[in-house]
Amino acid sequence: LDPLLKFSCYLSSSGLKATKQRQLVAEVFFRLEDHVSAEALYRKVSEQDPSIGLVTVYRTLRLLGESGLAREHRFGENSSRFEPVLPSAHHDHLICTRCGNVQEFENPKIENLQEEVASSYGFQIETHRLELYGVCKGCQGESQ
Amino acid sequence: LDPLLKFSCYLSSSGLKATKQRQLVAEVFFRLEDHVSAEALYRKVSEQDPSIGLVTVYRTLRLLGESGLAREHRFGENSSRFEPVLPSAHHDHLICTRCGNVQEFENPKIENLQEEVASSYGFQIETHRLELYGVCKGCQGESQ
DNA sequence: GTAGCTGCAAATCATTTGCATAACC
DNA sequence: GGTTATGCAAATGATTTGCAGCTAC
Repeated sequence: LDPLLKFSCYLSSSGLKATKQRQLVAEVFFRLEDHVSAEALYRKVSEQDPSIGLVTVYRTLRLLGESGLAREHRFGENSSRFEPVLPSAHHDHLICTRCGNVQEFENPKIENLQEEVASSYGFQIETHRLELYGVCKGCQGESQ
Repeated sequence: LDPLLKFSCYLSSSGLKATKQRQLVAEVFFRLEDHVSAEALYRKVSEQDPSIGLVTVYRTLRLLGESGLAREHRFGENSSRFEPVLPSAHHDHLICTRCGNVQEFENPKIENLQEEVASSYGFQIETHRLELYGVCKGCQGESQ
């Protein structure tokens, strides 16, 4: 239920240690509930504890990924963004090209059609990503 | 019609020069008709003319992108892949996680649903990407 | 001829790794 | 107590940029 607890379980069951750095990074990560870059997360973590290094943030994000609690995305930027994986279903993304904001959505009809397409090629889907890039509601009124 | 011709037009209309390096890079790129990395394209180009540098390949790919004749993708790898943009409609990708092969497809029903979803959020789509990752037909028989 | 190119080497940028010290179990 | 982590600095890999000479128009 609590992702922090899950993370602790993952660490101990893997023979890894639950250090205070890892705990803080994970805590801040799950509290943000957003699509953050390693750098952005590092800045947030630094506010709480400036002694924690960027490298530790990277390493913790990798652990979170391995434990299935975080997912990595490449939204066309040169850096990756990470999002917490909630027990809910898979979802896709609306990405605003103006403000960079990310809105999640899910649509079962689209998923079904994806399966249809894949099987017509004899292809077996493991995962997918659907990203819609454009202008969000808030940015539409603005100049340019 | 001919992408090479379009590229020449783009260059001259932008006050840029149609050097033999650019021509060769573009020629090889369009002949491949695949999703290549800059590095892979560079290797192919080198077979024809080993004096052309990787940097020139990068710069030419950028020009091809700016002219609308190439599109850049990030398929979860750490390097970008580029594909020729044909006058045909937009398409999406099936990416095999075993052999790395990329199969294109298009599906208007999915596109329609995407528009539906977006407008329900007041979002205006500029572009999108849909990528299905999994095992292609050819790799399904193989071990592991 | 001159502005725009090329190739090299060096600079970036995001991310990873080596290593000596420090912290968990 | 010993293995595993941390943080720093340095390495990496992809991509970009500065610059002196080269080339198309």
